[in-house]
Amino acid sequence: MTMFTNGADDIALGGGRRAAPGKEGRAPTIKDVAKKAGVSIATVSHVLNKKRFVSDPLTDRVNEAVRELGYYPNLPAKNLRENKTYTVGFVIPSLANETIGILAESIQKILFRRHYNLIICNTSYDDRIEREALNTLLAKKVDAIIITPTCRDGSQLAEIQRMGIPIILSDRVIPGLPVDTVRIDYVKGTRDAITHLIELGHRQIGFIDRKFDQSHSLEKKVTYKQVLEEYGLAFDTGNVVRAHGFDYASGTSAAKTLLERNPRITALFAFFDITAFGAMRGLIEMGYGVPQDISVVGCDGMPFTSASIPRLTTIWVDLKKMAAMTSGLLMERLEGVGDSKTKDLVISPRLVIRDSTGPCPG
Amino acid sequence: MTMFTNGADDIALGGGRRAAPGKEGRAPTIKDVAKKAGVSIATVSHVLNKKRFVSDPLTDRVNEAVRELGYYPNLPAKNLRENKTYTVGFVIPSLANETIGILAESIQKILFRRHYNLIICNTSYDDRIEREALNTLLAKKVDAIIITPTCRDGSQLAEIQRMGIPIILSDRVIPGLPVDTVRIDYVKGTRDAITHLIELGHRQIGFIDRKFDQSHSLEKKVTYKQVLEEYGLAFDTGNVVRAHGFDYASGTSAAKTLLERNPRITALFAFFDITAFGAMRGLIEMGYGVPQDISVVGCDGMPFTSASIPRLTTIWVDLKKMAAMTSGLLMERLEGVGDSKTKDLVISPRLVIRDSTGPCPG
DNA sequence: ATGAAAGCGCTAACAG
DNA sequence: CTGTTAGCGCTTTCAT
Repeated sequence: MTMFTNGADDIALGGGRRAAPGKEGRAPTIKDVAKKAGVSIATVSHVLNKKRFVSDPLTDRVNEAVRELGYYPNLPAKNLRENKTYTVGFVIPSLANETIGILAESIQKILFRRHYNLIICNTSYDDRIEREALNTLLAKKVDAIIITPTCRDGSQLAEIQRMGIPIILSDRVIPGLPVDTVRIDYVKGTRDAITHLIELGHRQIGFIDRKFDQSHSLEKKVTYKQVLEEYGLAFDTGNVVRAHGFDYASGTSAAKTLLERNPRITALFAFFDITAFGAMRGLIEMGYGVPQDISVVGCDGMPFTSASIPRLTTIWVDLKKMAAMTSGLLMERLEGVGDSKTKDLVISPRLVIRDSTGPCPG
Repeated sequence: MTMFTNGADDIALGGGRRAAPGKEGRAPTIKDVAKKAGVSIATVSHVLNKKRFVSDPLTDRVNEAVRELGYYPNLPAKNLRENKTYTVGFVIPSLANETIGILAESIQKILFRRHYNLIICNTSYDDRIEREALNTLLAKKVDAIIITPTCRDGSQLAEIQRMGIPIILSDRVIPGLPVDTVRIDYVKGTRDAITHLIELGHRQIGFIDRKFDQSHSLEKKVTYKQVLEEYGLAFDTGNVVRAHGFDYASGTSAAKTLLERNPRITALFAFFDITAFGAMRGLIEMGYGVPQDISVVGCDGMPFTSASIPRLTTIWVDLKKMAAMTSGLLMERLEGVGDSKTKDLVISPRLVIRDSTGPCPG
């Protein structure tokens, strides 16, 4: 464990001091320090990294020179030499939502303490951009990658993995791809939610599906159907509609479509909190009351679900915990501790019942 | 303009191919390519970067070798040599909110097209962490920094600027610090909002202030007071309260405090949409109707303001435009075009009147 | 206990 | 037109 890795806490700029007086502008290098202290660059390196013993007098002279010059190491150079960048790539569809923001922030904060930085890439749900982002990260020599992939074919990810770069799939599973995963148990979540609605007396339950299938949305849809059937209720494809996006408006129009198609619907399940909020708005605009006429359940547990009017019943996920698990697994891979078997970490979400669900009317 | 800078579009991994057969695991280097193609490394470099003419036969052999080895350049090495990292630091208090998420995403996407990457650091509104983050970014040799600072004293930022690293202040101003800024005209925004409330007949207008002062919140408070006085209304410090945080709950308790203190209040202005949402919830819980009894105005224009119930009247900011301006200014600084005078770019927000504000009752 | 020197992978003079 | 070579700033043998 070197001290002077990418250590945020180890670096201190000479407050207010200017760079080496000799060469204006240029940041001081280890060479400048060596010259000023009258020692070799090897010695400077060793006092900074504490990798071998250096006598007190020399140590003092080096530290003095470092202070006077306001020297701090050039990490890219160091990293080139050590073949490690202390940088990890974080690839996601979009940062424009509280949930992913919280996850990203939490992971960043944990990794920062371990001297790692995060390069974030948004793919906008676009395979091509995702591919480019991964190529760039590879070329930047990131030490690892965390990804919520959009692609359904895992060949590029497998390739990266084969190159020896740790990859963690976040909130997504790619069938047949043996790669570390941190995911949410949506089967449990959806089961709890649909059961909750059925026990409230609802029989016609609408399902707002994702624009296009992916592991997690498929899990939700299959479970929805299964729970329905377990209760002897018919699965009606007319009660399922795909939102055409990931924003509020898509939820609004999806809800309207669903209720125009089948006005007997008394409850709605949305794959995403944002979609659920949009759906509530659609219902209100149609003159329905939530939850008096129609109940709504979302998924994710965005902070706003506890402040909205009405507060949203949702499948809540502990994002801080998810971030901790992801970072923990990542550190294991990065430091090479722990066994090397592919890990599949799953988080159990919790149905939080609030004001948007109520008994079936009539 | 080199082609093979950090060019996402220029890099292609040899789909499915493994690394150099000779040295298992190790990624192929320019040397491997040179050997395989039977040319010098300079030639390889030149066909990749198109910096000098290379004959067709050699070009073909190089490209062939690149394909066969699945070679792509080691950017850190390249960057060390060129003294440029194609990386910019993005320092913010928190990523856990739709607004900043949208801004971050938009900036990232624009910069990515120009082959730059973003390292994001969250400071949690903590001066010390912010300082550490900046030191790390400096050591990582980022080409520039975009920051929404928490610190009120600009000495470290001034120091960085003096080192020749472009800095852009986002949504904040530090008095006396001559540094590029992209900010929002909160004076206009607040003026529009308070005027709107007064013209609706409101006379007792509560103001939910930020936990601690900063350029933008000060602007809002001062303008609030000023508009009040312009209309001959008394500024009452009892109608101002500081939220104790940046989440929904802080808004809720702030609203309750305000109304317990002065039940004659019929309108509320919150410095932040999130706070406004929290406040609405507080009012509902106290039995008030929004906007029948009390009107609420927020600030930021989070997407959710157009989907919430009731939809929130807010001071809306065009974040995409803000991202474009920020990235544009950044690119100017990075490429050294445009004049070098310190720029102060300001965005004019727009009051969007929706359902959370209405005429003063009674 | 310390220094000299060889690279990490790449670009850019400098030579032909 | 192409190759040789000297670094970028740093760590780490290998000597002494």
